[in-house]
Amino acid sequence: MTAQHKAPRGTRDTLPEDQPYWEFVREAASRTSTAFGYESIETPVFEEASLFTRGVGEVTDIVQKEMYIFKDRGGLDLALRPEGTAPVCRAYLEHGMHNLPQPVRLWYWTPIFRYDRPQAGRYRQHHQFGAEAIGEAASAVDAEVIELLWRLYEELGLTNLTLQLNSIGDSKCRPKYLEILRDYYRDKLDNVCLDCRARFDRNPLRLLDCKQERCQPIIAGAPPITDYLCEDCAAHFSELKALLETARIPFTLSPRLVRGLDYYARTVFEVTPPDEGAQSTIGGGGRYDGLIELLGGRPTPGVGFATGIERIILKLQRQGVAVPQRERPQVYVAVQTPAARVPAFRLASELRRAGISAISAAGERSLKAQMGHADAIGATYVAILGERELAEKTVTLRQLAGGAQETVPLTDVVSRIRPSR
RNA sequence: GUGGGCGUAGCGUAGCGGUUAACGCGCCAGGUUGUGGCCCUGGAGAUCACGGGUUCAAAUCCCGUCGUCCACCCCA
Repeated sequence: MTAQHKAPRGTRDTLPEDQPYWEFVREAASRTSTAFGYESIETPVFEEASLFTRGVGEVTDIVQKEMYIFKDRGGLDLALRPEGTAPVCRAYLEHGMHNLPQPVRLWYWTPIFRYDRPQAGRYRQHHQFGAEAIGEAASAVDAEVIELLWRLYEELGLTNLTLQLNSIGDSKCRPKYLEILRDYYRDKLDNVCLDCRARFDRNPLRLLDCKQERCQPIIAGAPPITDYLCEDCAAHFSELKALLETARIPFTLSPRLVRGLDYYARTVFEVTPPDEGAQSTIGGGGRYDGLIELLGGRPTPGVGFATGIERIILKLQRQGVAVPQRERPQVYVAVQTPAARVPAFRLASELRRAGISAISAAGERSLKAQMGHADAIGATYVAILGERELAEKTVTLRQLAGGAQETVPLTDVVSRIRPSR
């Protein structure tokens, strides 16, 4: 019996045995967000494709080669969400959230789609938890979202993470820096990789991000952007660093950290685990002060992050973090005689009503097989209904773990399993 | 999108040119009279990823496709 269908490339099923990890992370994300005053938002899985081409940037990899785009039956150009920030900003505009107290603090947990080549920790459908604070430019909000992300990792028990921090300036100072960077590179293009030659024209900031061996010495000698920030950006950056120190969040300055999305301004950051591994970044974000305006709104600042759930779970598993066990039924109701079937079904039903999870035997299994089954599914108790019990209106309650068992009146079953409350 | 490794029952593996493809785990059943976990026995379950080729003969060799893993790219 070979399966005829498989989950599409780069997608996967989250099975019951995986769920404890998902629930653990989801619960921590929700709790941490709430602690920081963030409220949950959900946006559609697909959006107008132009939201991303415009918002994320035409020349980004996400837009150029990774978007799942399609026309619906009415001819609309749509895209499966390739990132979380642009949709939230769209919702902010669409619902007039500038009329709410600013900044508006939002968090989301959502599938993300990118047509990438899959690898461990890299999927075509993956999930991100993210938070956005829209409507306030102060560095305190940058510090706040970074602290939120960092607290989440702490809550989860992830260790040895590195927070990399940089400022890439704004529309005032970055163009000037890019000219300086180009000037620096101009006579070195012969010694640089092919990709970097393309970056020189298209997206010079990315030159700093190249991992090619041959480009490293050139990057090392490049002027760091942080030396060329305008006064406002420099002040914003140093305030942020001071606030992070106040919050005792350790960070590493990475003057070469740039990010793949066009909308970033000033603050950018990334969180990486100690592992080797290529796609090791587990979270990242930054400030996107121009984005709302780009999407047709009034100039509105914003800052946020996103973190990959699959990658978090991978780290949790690698670091051996214990998560709550998955829940098993408390009671398995077994029958010794066919006459007990209906009473067994009724007992299970009553237990559930009383808030005790229960399964009743189905099919024609022997009592012995039912016991084995109850054990295999991890039930805490087996409630046995046989001829004697039917006659006496009792049930034999057996605790699987120790094997202790007693016969109790049907009316006492609930209180026996859950003594008080 | 580029390069490389891998692809045998649900899972983990053995077999690497020659009769009905093996083992462990798991699943189902039995080991008499109402009871699990250990043990014993039996059973179900595999077009050996898919397609083509070489050969008297292919899971075993070759090619292609798909998937997966690793690196690049990019990112979460």
